[in-house]
Amino acid sequence: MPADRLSLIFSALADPTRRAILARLSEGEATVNELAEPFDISLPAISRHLKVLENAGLISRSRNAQWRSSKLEAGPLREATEWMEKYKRFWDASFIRLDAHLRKIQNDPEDPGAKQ
Amino acid sequence: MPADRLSLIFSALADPTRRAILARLSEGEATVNELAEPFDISLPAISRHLKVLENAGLISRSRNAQWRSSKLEAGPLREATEWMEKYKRFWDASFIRLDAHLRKIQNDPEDPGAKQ
DNA sequence: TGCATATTTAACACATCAGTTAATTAGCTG
DNA sequence: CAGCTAATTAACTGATGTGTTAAATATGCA
Repeated sequence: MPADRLSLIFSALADPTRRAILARLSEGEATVNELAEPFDISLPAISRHLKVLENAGLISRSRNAQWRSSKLEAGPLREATEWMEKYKRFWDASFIRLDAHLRKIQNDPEDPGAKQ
Repeated sequence: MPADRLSLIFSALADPTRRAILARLSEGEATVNELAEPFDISLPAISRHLKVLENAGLISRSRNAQWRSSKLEAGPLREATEWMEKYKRFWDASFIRLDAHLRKIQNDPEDPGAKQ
């Protein structure tokens, strides 16, 4: 049971339809029907995707007459990015080269540059 | 069915146990038993979490005698971060202020600052 | 070979997810 | 109010996810 925020965020992002909805919302607010238009799935399905996004805090919703407008809220994306950035040093090539260099100059036996 | 890379990555990250495993691996390679130690779940469960992480490309594995060592591979995290960064302008407050300012000085009718 | 250790696979249970269609709620308008 | 449009909820289905225990596999060693 993913009660924690990050799990909610990541699992909301794990669905391609939901990511497409977010992409659409990055161009501006939209109603449920507008959001549903590009997809080949039913309106209730879209409605539930929106609920998932809302529960994750990725969108907020407002009512205007019978239309419910969705708006992108990027705070959770920032949260998720911050979590990932703890790992940035593992994909930063310059870090890796620096690391290899430091190991080399101190003759570290685990020097990954010493691969056979 | 999340066949696309990003879906695999995000759903791998959606589980707190798997995120904890990645955190552990950021301190160095580890065997299945070592990875399982902090958790209150069975070894087969851990084994399957590792398979999910491996399928997402988040770890690689090597065999050394009867031990299978897991190693963090951060490439997918970079991919995911890059996807999220398309939304960076939505969470960057200074961008929002700049955007409002630009709209205002050019009397854009859609000026969000003109909300009632 | 035969046992011990490390890990995976099999078989199962149960919960959640993503979709459907049908019915319902909400708000506008003639 | 009746009817229209927008959207959600209900009830159901099938697939997937996460856990279990028991059995199988892989490797090293006496």
